[in-house]
Amino acid sequence: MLERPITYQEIKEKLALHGLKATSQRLVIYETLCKSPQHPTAEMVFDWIHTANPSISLATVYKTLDTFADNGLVRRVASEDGSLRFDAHVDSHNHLYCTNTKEIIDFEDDTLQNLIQEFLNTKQFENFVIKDFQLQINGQKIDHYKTVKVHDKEKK
Amino acid sequence: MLERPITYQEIKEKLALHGLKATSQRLVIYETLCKSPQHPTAEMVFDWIHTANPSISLATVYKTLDTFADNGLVRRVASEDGSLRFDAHVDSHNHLYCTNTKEIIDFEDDTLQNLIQEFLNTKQFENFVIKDFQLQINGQKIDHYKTVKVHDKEKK
DNA sequence: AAAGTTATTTAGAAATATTCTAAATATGAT
DNA sequence: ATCATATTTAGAATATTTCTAAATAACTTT
Ligand SMILES: [Mn+2]
Ligand SMILES: [Mn+2]
Ligand SMILES: [Zn+2]
Ligand SMILES: [Zn+2]
Repeated sequence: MLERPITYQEIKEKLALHGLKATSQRLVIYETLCKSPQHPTAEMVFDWIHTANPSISLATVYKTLDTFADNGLVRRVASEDGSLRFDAHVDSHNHLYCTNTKEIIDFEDDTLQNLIQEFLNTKQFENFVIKDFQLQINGQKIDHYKTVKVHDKEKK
Repeated sequence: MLERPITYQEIKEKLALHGLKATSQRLVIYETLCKSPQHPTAEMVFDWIHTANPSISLATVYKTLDTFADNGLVRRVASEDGSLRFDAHVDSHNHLYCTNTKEIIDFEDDTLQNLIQEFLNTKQFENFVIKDFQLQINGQKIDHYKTVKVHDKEKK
């Protein structure tokens, strides 16, 4: 996650980089996704921005997120409940999925990334060109905790 | 994948094990899913069985697959195109996802499974109980090949 | 700075996908 | 054979996603 909120100027540059016009809708949608740790659906993004931006239509949110994903500006995240969700966090990372709350929780771990990447490097995929990968760890959040923390196990 | 086709008798036993009644619909749906390497959606299952079983309704297919999944008889497979798909293959394995054809291709590799499992064992998840995990490898199938083969890279 | 070119957005309709309802039926137990 | 109950059904109701064609706004060119 970004510590400092992203500026419109930065978003404009990102869009220009991909040859996308910097419309006000795109700025708002991208900014919203950056601020959200929720891995929201298109509908959720629409709901969040709607009060402050009543003129942005739902179809635009769908199309915009799709365009972003196709251009690598955001990432599609598949969810086991069958909903398509989005993530502004595009560098390779993994997710915990809570089957109770349907939350998707970021799980960043370079060691894990490298472990898998190195394994894949040893394999020859004959008819398949790998672009990226993501590990989905399914389970259940213990619901009276707000956050999920992970740390190394102490050695015995 | 099972070499020998599963029998109705075996499916009945599986259902009994979970306290589910062995209705003809369930037998047909489960058998169909076992035979399909496609990781189909509910709709696809419905289409496949419909000619031979015109009386099985779409709602039943949806509900049945859901019931199966909730009972661990089948597994839900998330797909990056946002569709919810099912897999009769419940033991832990991974998937290649072709962003072109939207195919989900099984990728079984015990070494990889163990690698990830052992990594997770070294981690302490404070507020999260892990049930299982799956790696989704995204990429593109080279389309004039029918199948995807994976083998170890020869050492240089 | 104005005009031109084109991508994007919009509202609403249309198309799809999923769930619900209440009556009918089938299953497994007694 | 009967009972109690889970399951299925058709169709309606919802929910989700995409499409359409007109209006608008962004960027380029002058
Ligand atoms: Mn869907
Ligand atoms: Mn849907
Ligand atoms: Zn994420
Ligand atoms: Zn599979």
